[in-house]
Amino acid sequence: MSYQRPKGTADILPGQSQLWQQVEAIARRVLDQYRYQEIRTPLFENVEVFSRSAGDTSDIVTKEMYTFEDKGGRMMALRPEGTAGVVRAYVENKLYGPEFQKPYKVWYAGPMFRYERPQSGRQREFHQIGVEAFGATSPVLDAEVIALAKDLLEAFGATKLKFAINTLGDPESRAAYHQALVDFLTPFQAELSADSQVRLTKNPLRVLDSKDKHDQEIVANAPKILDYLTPAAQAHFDGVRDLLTKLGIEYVVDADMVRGLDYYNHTIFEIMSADPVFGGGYTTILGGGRYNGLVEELGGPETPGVGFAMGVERLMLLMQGKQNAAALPAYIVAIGDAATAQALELAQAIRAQGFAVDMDYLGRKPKAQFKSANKAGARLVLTLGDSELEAGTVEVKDMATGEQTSVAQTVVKTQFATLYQETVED
RNA sequence: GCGGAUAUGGUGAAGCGGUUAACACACCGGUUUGUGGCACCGGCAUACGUGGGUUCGAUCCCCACUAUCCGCCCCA
Repeated sequence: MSYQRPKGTADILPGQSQLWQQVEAIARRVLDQYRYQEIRTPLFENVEVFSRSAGDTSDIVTKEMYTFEDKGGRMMALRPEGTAGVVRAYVENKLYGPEFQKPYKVWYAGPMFRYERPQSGRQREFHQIGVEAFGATSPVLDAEVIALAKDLLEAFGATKLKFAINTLGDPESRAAYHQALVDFLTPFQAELSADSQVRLTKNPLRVLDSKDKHDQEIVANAPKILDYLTPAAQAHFDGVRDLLTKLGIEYVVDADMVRGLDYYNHTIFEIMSADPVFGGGYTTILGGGRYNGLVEELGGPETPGVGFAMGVERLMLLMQGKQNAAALPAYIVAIGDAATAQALELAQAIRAQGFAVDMDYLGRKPKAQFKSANKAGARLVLTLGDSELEAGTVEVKDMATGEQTSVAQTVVKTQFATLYQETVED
């Protein structure tokens, strides 16, 4: 019997995993500059954590969550996104307490699960790197979060980026707009696509995001949220826009942009890339926004928040081909059983001095071993045969120059660093 | 959930009713004694996704299933 991985999952093999490590290293470096600290939360939570936060009518909750009942009869769900769990942890651990500096800034990275049809840059188990900042309402934080997103993506080498922002306003703005939108769309109800008809009653804002052509024509004349903002909401949005301009971040305001999670309000944003790897159009690689009511929704005190998440798989597509194999300091060629045994001893001694070294374990001929050394990118090849065993030496060959010298084994065992340095420098 | 395409060895890829199922790459070995390249020679046998048909005969035709890839929806 043979098995295959579940649909929409991937094995990250050596080579690929190198790239992942690079991504994580870069992310850590940039996040540290912004004083974000890592938080790790469970891969599964009580299903309510997600349904309460993302919204009962959101597609993610209604048709994409991996839910299951545990042996204790509790309904659980694999996390479809990162924010809900972080907010839950924030509340549960009372991170809103006075002893914690505000804003409380954290980041996370890890797998998320959504039951969807896999395609390019989309999987059922996928990875996100995200940030959340709690406890500050200032538009300065919105702008900083967007600047952080930009820094991150540029550090990853992402090209052809496009920043789109919008505002959903505060609850008051939203309620007024909600009503205006329903009033506008209701006469067109019969003309709307089936999906949009459902959205009209459950979540009218989502109609704006419809990809149906006729829907788009109707929506084009719909009232805009920007016309229904309260003075406070308007001021916040203007503040964010001013700051982005000051920071030299080019963006467009997309008044029809809506997010898939219901918890957002005020600023929302998306960053897309038109890199050729995405085959033509713009693909969203990062999305986020402000969620001022979410902490309360999950049982905490009134606390504002902002954050974003980026899709690591999509990022990976961008980074393909930018990897270079690390050179191997040394490879030991051993001729004969006795020499092979001695080679392991040498290898261990070299490793103990902090260097990577490889050797042959198949008893192959010297020629084949050299071939492997060459393929592995070995800088030095140490050859060990009967005569060297007897003399207590080893032949050291610089693979770059082809020069070979005889060196005492004790030198290799105790001063490999010096040996390596000298040979490589010549 | 809907639509399209594809499934041949480690990889890429021919064949399209009867073949020893090409070829290339990779890998392994050899070309006389312990040295990376090239060349030449040789070896690479759980390879036609699974299950049903049609046929004297199916890798090749039909059906179903499964999987993969791409698109839609949605999203990161």
